[in-house]
Amino acid sequence: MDTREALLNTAEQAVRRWGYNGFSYGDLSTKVGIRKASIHYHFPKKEDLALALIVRYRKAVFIMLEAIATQHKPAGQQLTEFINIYRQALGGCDTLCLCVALSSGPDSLNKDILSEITKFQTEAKAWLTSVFELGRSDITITKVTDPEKDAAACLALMQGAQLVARAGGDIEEFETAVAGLISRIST
Amino acid sequence: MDTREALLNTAEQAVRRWGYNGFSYGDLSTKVGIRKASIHYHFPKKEDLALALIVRYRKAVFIMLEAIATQHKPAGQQLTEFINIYRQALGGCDTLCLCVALSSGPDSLNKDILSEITKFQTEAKAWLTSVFELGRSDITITKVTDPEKDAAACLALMQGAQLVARAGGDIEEFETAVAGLISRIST
DNA sequence: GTCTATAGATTGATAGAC
DNA sequence: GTCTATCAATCTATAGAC
Repeated sequence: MDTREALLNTAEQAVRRWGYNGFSYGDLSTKVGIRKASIHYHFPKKEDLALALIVRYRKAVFIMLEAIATQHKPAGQQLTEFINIYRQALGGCDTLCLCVALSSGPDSLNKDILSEITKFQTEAKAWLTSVFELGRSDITITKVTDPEKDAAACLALMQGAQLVARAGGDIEEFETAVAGLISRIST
Repeated sequence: MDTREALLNTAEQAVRRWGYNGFSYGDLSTKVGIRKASIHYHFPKKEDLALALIVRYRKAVFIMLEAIATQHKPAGQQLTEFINIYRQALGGCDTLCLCVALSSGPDSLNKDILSEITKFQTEAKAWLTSVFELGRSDITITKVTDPEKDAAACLALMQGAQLVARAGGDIEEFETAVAGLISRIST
């Protein structure tokens, strides 16, 4: 397997469980089966690894969102699939969206990583805004007045619902929190 | 001043900025003006400090919520004040609700701290449920169908809005995310 | 209650051989 | 690309004097 890829995969799981400070080159070393020092060949500094992580994550998510958008399904269905992404990202309530996991202590992160997080959120809101606009015209999402605000609220709701469910260790808390949004989707 | 109190105050600010792993006894030592080892007299282990922190925080918040509730204002006004608590907790976009700050990497926290976070969220949702119930009858909050779900969504929204605003470094992102909720409050 | 001194572990990172 | 060896820094925590 590609070592670099394996490092990224292992690191991503760790960050999404324990945050940026919750994994070390020592951990990666054990789990990937490579010496600690060798990791520095692929990622000279830990921040390089974190940056590669968030860039890869952002691109992967937006490939999914692009795929959803280009199928030209009803807006309600697109929103459902968006919620599914966040639901699945929760795993067994032990992983967060990478973006949420890194958002917690941004002061300790460098400028590049922070701007990647911002970029992720900006793109997500733009995508959601289109969905809510469509939902208003194709009438598959109810109570849409300001798509931009709906988009911002939706993204915040997903992130918060993940946090709450994760802390409580119960995915039902995620479901309860998003139930109101889901009820606005008309089939 | 009371040393213990000073330690808690300083630690709380640090945790809300950088998370649980984002502060050390060394930091506290410098900022409070006491030697590192002396902190162990007040809080033998770091987890003892964290536990004291979240307990104190939870109690303080619920004294505020109790105060709001007992004034028997319209539900819409009570909800406004709830939102204000989270808005103010954001500070200049560099502090989170202690609960949000600690929720990010719960696997690294012990059982007691986790259960305090859960308790905080349970109490917050109970308080909010009452407010939405009242809002449905006194008609100061619109579109209330299931107060319990509204409460869960509201709490998640607050936490997520803090995260997004914090990452973006712009309090306007908080405002945009909560605008929809605020618009449901009828004056 | 606070101090000095120190232990013991872990961390991110580097140099240089292969 | 991966290894061994090592470094300097930082961290939580403890022992014992005052």
